[in-house]
Amino acid sequence: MELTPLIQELNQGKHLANQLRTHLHLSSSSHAVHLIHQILRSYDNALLSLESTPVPTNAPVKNRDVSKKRKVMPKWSERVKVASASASAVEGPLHDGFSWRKYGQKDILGSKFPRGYFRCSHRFTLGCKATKQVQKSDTDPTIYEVTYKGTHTCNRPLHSKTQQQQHHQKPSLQHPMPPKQEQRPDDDEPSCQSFSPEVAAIHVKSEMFDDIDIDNGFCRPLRPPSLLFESEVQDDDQSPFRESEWFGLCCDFETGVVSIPNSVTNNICIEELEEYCSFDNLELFC
DNA sequence: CTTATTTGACCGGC
DNA sequence: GCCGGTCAAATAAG
Repeated sequence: MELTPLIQELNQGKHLANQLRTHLHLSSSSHAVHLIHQILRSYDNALLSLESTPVPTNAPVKNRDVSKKRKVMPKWSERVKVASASASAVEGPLHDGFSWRKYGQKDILGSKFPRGYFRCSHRFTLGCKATKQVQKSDTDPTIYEVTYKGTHTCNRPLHSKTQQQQHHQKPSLQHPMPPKQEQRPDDDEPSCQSFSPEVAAIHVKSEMFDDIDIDNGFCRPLRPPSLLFESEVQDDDQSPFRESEWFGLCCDFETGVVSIPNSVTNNICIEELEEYCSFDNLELFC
């Protein structure tokens, strides 16, 4: 499509801005860092707008879409590292704010660990078609690879009041948080939600956005934080970090890996992450 | 009793 | 025919 060079150009500009921010951060100019952040947000917003732009009807159609095959849902994956050894195969990586129900598990050829299949709990009540797959990494059992498919149309993230009533669910993949964190004394909408200290790193990788269903009323998938988003992220974690530390976060803008040192995870607010890692797109469109 | 999970069966794509 | 994904009955948990 014609927009691809434009998207690449924007990505390049964003990448350069990231580099500039790193330099500015080293000079401890908070105002400059803030300005860079605004620039990056503009890049993100522009990219989001482009990616949600409907393809013109006269655009060439991919061969595989000509048939009546079922629509391919937007899909992306995360790799979530769970530092705690207590995390077993049935426990999940990261509480992602939505309520999931497990509907299957399969042994995958060539993989040591089975893959769990989850769908949104509101599949039948609200017709939410979001699903996710969770599988332990073969190479590092502390890393869970989470693949999301489809968008949440239920508009009910777990931290809303309605979802918090589901605390009776037994701990499973959708409740990887330690019980102490689940039982917040404040049942109202939390203004500051802490990360689980078990989560040491989150790796978000886009896998496919070329079949976004524009017609279903949700032209944008529930996507990972845009700052962490790279369209062509290498799957290996061998590349060295290029670090930029904000509030203790180590953001590798090349690979999309955000490391959260355990010493600070208890003090990081979601809102701070939203502010500084463009998390705000996460639930805005679902 | 209600709801969630488990797990073998089934289905469709390749 | 193989394999990944989903279904649905059985089972477990609250």
